[in-house]
Amino acid sequence: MKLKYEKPAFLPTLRELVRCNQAFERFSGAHVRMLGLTPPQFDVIATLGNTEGMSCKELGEKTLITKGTLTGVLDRLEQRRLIERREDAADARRTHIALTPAGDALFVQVFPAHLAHLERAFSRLSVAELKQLQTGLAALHHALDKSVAVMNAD
Amino acid sequence: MKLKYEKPAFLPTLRELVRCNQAFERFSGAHVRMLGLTPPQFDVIATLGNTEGMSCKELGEKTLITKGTLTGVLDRLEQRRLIERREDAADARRTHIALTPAGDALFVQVFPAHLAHLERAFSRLSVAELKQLQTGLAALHHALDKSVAVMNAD
DNA sequence: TAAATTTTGTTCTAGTACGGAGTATTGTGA
DNA sequence: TCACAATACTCCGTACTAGAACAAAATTTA
Repeated sequence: MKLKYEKPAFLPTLRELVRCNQAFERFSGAHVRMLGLTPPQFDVIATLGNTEGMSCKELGEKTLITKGTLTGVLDRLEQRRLIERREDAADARRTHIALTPAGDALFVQVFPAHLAHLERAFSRLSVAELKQLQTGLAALHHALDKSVAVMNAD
Repeated sequence: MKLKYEKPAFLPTLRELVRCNQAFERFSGAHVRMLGLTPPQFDVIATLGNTEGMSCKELGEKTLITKGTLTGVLDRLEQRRLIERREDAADARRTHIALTPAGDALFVQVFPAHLAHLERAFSRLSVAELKQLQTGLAALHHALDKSVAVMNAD
């Protein structure tokens, strides 16, 4: 006979979280690729849009792309002349990243189009559903962050 | 003057979804790596555990790993002698994937440990919260799937 | 049954992803 | 002011990812 443990109650929720994310990546990613960008590239363009530019560190924090990855993403965008790396006058450790005119033109074209695309899916939910989901996700993400903190303080 | 559009109402929800997933990957991934596996490798071991094995196709569907990726993940697990590839007697197109005794030993050790780890985070939410979140996520993921279907039927 | 099509798995390409080592620069405490 | 710690990046190695092209085998269809 095999030892049985209780099936934890959180598994269905976890499963939905993973599936939801997969579905979102598919839906959002497919559209972004049609626009000629990869998802991380789009994130960078979208974050730099309507700003004077920023450091790699700040850009990484906003897009949730880690430093090692960011270098490569920026390399490819720079090659396509959509962004520009400048040295920071005030702090020579920093690199200042900004959209080129071509990058800005792409941003203006692509960003509203992508929002409209996402709206097509999210408008299937009511405002109340969205709000409720947002609350639940926030609770979970705080629970996870707290647990990570506990784990690191071992 | 710049053209302003309404900030769509779904953006905060979307943001939470992304952050939640990030937090989960960090929390779950860190533990899995401590156990000596990458997250996809863990998924494969966990899926094969307590089974007679299965085809690549079935394994891919259960773990949500696409076939192209799966080949590489299986290569590395095979190198470590945790899984075994056998040709299927009935259908020569298929490869039958199963845990080796070493793989099974690892499964028995690692799977309950990881569930216990996850429980530490999820137990911060009430059963009611979990249930509500599950419902919201299911609604969103169906909305996304439906939109993907519409998109593909253009 | 022979040809057309579908299914299954591998290979290839381009692009992430992450942590750690290495480098340059800046800030700080004695 | 000088040693030393902190900061901002880049580069490297390993692994994962989707998607497209492929070969082999099985199934469908004419």
